[in-house]
Amino acid sequence: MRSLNLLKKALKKENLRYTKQRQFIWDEICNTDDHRDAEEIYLTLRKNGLSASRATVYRTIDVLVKNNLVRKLEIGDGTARYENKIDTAHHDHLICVKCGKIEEFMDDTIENRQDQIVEDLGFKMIRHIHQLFVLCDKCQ
Amino acid sequence: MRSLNLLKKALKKENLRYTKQRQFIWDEICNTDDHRDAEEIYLTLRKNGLSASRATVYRTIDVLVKNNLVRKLEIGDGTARYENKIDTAHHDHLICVKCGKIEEFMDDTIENRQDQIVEDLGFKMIRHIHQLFVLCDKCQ
DNA sequence: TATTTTATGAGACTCATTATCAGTATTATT
DNA sequence: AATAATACTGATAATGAGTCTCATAAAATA
Repeated sequence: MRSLNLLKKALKKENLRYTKQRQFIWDEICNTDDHRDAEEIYLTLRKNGLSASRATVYRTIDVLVKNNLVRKLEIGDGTARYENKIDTAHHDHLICVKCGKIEEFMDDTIENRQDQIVEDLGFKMIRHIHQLFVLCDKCQ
Repeated sequence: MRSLNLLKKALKKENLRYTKQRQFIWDEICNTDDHRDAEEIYLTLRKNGLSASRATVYRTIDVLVKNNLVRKLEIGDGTARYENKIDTAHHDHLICVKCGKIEEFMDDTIENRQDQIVEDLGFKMIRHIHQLFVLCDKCQ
């Protein structure tokens, strides 16, 4: 199973132990393509009888984010969302300011221009955030 | 003085009173082109003997942001920064992940593509965030 | 000036996230 | 396998940016 190997590899790389809590959390994040916050992930685990403490959820997510298995998404409402990055190409986000729905977009022209801007300044790109806050079709 | 009129106009529009605290805060934000957080603005006022409480700083900034006099910038470190929007054209930000320096960029091609993406989906753009996290020239 | 309305400031409060630390599980060593 | 060493977990305390409350102060209105 792909995701299991990825988790074990990341833990090994970080000199961390493989535990069932960490597996539960990773599985739960892989289970959907949603953009959920730590509390939602914590409550879902709990509901399914696979509990891990809130602290462990946060700690594990940190490791997953650091190792590129999970993407952290901050849309400015004070709560971070997380989505798994397995088999998903890079993308940015459209967020409906009314219903909160989050969609994804990706545009090569934008990506290229971004890279060019950074290069022209003699900087080195580390990562980027690009969020379009919109009224979606259903909310207009 | 341009900024004074703008403040009074915004307050009038919002049915709010013109007070010296609000003037102090607005002046302080106009004084620099920095990207400062509320605490820095509060402490600077205090140091200059023009005190306004933290609560008033936050409340006033909200009004200024709502009325397009100030731009709120969230770079994901849990603290919002503010910059005045007077006489400054729209721009997005480059943030050095090492030294924290914030620079500005603007690219018409990117702006146009963004608009197109939103339009193609039948959405309506409200605002956007575009941040390039980099290692700046001095930090490499 | 008297009255009504709104703003201010001090500090309590919120809430997501992080830190602490005793107890437990895992891994390494004998 | 037993033991020692180390890392992990969970409960809860702490943190910190931002918001709320409410008594007092300032501004608008009569």
